[in-house]
Amino acid sequence: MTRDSAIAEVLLPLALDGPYSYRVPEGMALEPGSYVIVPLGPRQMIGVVWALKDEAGTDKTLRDVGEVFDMPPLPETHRRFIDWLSAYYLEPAGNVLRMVLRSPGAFEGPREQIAYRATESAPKRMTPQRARVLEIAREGFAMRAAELAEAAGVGTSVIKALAKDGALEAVALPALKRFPEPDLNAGGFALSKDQQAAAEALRAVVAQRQHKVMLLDGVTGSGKTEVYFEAMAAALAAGGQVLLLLPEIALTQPFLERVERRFGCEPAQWHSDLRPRERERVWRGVADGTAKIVVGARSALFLPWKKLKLIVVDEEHESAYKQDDGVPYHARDMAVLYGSIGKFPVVLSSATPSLETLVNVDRGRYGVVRLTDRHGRPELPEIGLIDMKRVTSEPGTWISPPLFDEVKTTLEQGDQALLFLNRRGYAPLTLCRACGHRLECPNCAASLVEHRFRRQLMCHHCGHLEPMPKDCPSCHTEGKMVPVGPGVERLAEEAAVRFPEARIAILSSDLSRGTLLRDAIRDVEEGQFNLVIGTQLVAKGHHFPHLTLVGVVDADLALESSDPRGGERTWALMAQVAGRAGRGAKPGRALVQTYLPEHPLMQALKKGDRDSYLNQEKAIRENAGLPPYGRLAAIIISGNDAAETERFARSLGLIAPLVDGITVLGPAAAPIAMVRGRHRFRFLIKAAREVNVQAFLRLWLKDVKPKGSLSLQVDVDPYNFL
DNA sequence: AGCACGCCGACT
DNA sequence: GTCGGCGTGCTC
Repeated sequence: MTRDSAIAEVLLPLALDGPYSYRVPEGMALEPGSYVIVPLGPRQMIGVVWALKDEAGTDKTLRDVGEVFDMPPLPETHRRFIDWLSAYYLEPAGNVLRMVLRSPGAFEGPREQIAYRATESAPKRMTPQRARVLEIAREGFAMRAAELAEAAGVGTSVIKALAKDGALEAVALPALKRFPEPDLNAGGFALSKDQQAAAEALRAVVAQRQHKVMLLDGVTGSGKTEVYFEAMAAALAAGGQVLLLLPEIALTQPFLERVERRFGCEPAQWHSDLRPRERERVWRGVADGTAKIVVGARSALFLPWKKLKLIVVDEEHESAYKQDDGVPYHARDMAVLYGSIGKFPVVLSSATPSLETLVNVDRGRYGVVRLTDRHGRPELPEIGLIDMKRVTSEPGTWISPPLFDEVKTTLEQGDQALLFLNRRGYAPLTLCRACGHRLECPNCAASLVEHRFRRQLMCHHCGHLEPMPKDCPSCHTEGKMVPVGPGVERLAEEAAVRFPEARIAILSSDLSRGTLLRDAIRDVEEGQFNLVIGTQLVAKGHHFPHLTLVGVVDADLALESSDPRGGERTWALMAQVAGRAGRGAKPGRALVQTYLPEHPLMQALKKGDRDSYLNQEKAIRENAGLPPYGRLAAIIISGNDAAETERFARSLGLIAPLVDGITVLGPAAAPIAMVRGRHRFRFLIKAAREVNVQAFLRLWLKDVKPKGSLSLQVDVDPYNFL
């Protein structure tokens, strides 16, 4: 009786437990990986065929698959990657698939597309909505109506009306530009002997066509980039695609130009603020294999790779590779996972490798290639410590006399100096001197940070803004609010007074909007400023050729927190910041202000002795059973009501299974006890390395259903594990 | 993620 | 008396 039809298990980009079953209509050719449209309740959805099976005594009447897309199916490797990632992070596979399908337009078919661009003529009437649309239309290329409407935050009717008025004109979009074929011999750089040997080692690994992780370990300026370019060339020569992962902040035009010089064509790039049309082009190019080189931020891992043969993770130690919202994955770890599933090598590159990676090298799981500075300089510039307990500074100043003298001398010699302070704003804390009241964010358990240039108080956790009050919100005494501690703005204020001749630039993420930051960096490079005051972001890869002195204003910030990764973070940051000095012809030096000069990390910095610091750090972690010597997971319980949230967390604690080799700590108030008005409690799960934490978590949480405003999030391998 | 259904406050 | 707020539950 029943027709011999097949059933398609379709994974949908939703937080569902698994794929849904649909009937395959007669004559429809499907294979695993096919992109399809299926009905779901009242609407149509794009999904991916996860499996096909014969009709087996199904009791339910199934709905039909609607349509198949005419594009290369999602390869098996990529589907297995999604399944693995989903299992590892205890995240519904559909949520992972959603990250793959995040390219509006990729499924809209090849029919001719209409786009709109601005004309010279103004519309008859101008409204705020219309103005926004026109502003966006003027600044770039033609966009489809839906994209333009989305970008301007208006409906498509506004676009239609503007077109009718003649303020927008319709043009047919040209076909997507094809990706050029890289020229592997376009721009060979002259490699040093060291680099040649390293490149040869990586090429040999690529030639094996097997999974293997290689650490490329070399200080800033040792030419790691040119070396991994050669590994990329080898993978491309073998007919594969290559992915070069960068922390988002490092994905800059100058970097892309280096890639272009080596391979003779602009690489495809992938990051969060790509234009929709370019996003579609890259997505399709990766799917059909024509995009050979992709330089991308972490989400590029999820592009539907056709024949990926190499991933390079640059700056592998960067904490920015850990995604914190949505699916909390670590891109470096997932790159390694992808390589093991796809059986291809992964290159991790860093001047300050993470402890995880170094321990994997020790264990023999990862290979390593080391590079030394080609100029024959020591690993780090000379680093001097300033013992802040022994110097006397004026109250309210942060530049100690020894640092002041050095900066003064440097500026007088016509060189540039950098003062590094990893704190945005004017002051991290504001107190009332009359009653001791501390200005806090109403939504988060955190101090409000004064931003004097913007004349506002800001919460660095939720973005909350409020004006600076004249009198104390608690005791209403006027004129007693005092800033406590320095931020870069306050440091700049001090510098302006004490170095009246200096041309000062402040570089912080507060001016990262648009071109402002890029212009500022260029101006520094060209020497228009001679004293740079900056946060974290000056540490990242910018070359300031005239910079010869780096002053670290407060090296103890991360060390003082109880997070065991504080040491690692401090080391990486200090090495990077110090590395900014002396990139040009003149040697550079760094001066580090610290209250903990006898701390092993500070001593190791002073001696430029990375290994002694690392050995000590490894010992601490091993004794504590912390990663990479043990496994860690966190469960965050959050809710609108503190008492209710805590009650739920405690009841969850009571049903934690008892398992050998696993310790459950908590619940305790999370490191930031309230964020965006939600109270947070946290469990930490510590496990031995050979224990399956995921199985434990699944067992524990299988019947747990947070009700109401309560929610539960699992974070496997949390980054901050205080 | 949508989009329904479902019970309690301010309006023509 | 209704419109509508968003809590919760389902979609093969």
